[in-house]
Amino acid sequence: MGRVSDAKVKLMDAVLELIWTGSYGTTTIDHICDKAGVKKGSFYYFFDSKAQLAAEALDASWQDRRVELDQIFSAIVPPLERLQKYCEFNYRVQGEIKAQYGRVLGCPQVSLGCEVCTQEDALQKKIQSIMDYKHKYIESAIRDANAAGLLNVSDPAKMARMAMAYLQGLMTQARIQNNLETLREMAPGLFSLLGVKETETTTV
Amino acid sequence: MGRVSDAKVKLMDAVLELIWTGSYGTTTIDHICDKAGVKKGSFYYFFDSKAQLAAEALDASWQDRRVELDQIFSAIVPPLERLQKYCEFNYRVQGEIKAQYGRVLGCPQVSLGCEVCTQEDALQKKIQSIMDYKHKYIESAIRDANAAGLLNVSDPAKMARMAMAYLQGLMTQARIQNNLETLREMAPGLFSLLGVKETETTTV
DNA sequence: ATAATAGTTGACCGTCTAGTCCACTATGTT
DNA sequence: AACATAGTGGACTAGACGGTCAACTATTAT
Repeated sequence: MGRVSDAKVKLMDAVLELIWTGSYGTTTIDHICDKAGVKKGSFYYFFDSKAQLAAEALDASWQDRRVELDQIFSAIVPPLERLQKYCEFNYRVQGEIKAQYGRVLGCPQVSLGCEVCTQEDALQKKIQSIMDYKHKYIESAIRDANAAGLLNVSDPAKMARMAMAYLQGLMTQARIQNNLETLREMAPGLFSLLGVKETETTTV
Repeated sequence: MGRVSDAKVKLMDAVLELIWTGSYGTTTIDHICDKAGVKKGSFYYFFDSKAQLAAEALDASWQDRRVELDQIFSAIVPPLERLQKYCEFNYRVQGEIKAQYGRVLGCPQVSLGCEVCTQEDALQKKIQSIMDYKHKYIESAIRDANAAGLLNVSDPAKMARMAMAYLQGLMTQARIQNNLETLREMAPGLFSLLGVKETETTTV
């Protein structure tokens, strides 16, 4: 009973967009409310703070993304092809983002995590947990590639961390330089890091 | 004539520390002035805005760092050793930072660049120019390693960009996770990316 | 010594911000 | 129809914020 509302989802959409296109620090509750078309009274009805809203919004957005990543990293896809497809996916997403906002915006977890990690502990933990999930996809692909004799990586978990560092670094470079072309080097660099000799997989 | 002052350098020191340990967005002019022990009137006597102060501070700090990097990347040092030493240098600096602030703080250019790139154009350009200089050190080392037959990299400029993405990605991971150990994988990952077969250079 | 000047100080202003409060409204349930 | 209740609106506060200003002070060249 009582009335129903879509204010919660509108607030979550708004905060993600504002943080991603700008930054966490410059995104105020007033801005979020304006963008969402929701009054501040309603904001505080649903959330305690900007940090809590951001954490919930990040989580919801991650639940959506998981579906796509489960497809890309499907166990029935050859392991190196998963990584190749993942790079293509990132390139495609950033391309759409650039078409929409006129800018490459990179990885929201990295940008936000880097900004708030010394200040917002709960938010930071949420980001860390999402990154841990991403790590699992990559580690599993590396393990499977090892088993298939496509790779010879001694410590897949460590290598997955190195691979993520590279991928995230490229995404951040692309954001800072606002240059989509940077991401073209994603797959080649990743395979070079993994120690794959020659890559004849399809390019983006 | 007139009196002399160290307020300018105190402000520049303060803003760098506040941005690095926190973020650009949450660093206010009042905070900067408090930390520097300088009144706001003096702030506006020397600078027009937080962005201008940050840009000048970044530049000054870069001029200091150049001296160290010129040593590390000296042309008389074997090229792969330069890269090895550069990784060790980064590890050492972050270790000192962690001892001082209780946190790994990563690369200031990346954190700040990532945060302000959509909002502060002048600052963003300054950051970009510093990153371009860093790129030159690495590209030159790769070129020299090629010439010495230690590497066989077809496009040193592109490879330098990939290497920087990896290094910056690791530094950002280390900041977000507040984990110094992450940086242990810096040199091995870098050499793997470059395609060096076996690394028997000294470890950190 | 003193005048010119580089730098300092604190009071001040308007605006933005996080957060509160409560009367009000729409909706599902009975 | 009407009641309980989920959600809304908007006015309000206190403090933080960026920015200004004019009076003041220390230094140094002459």
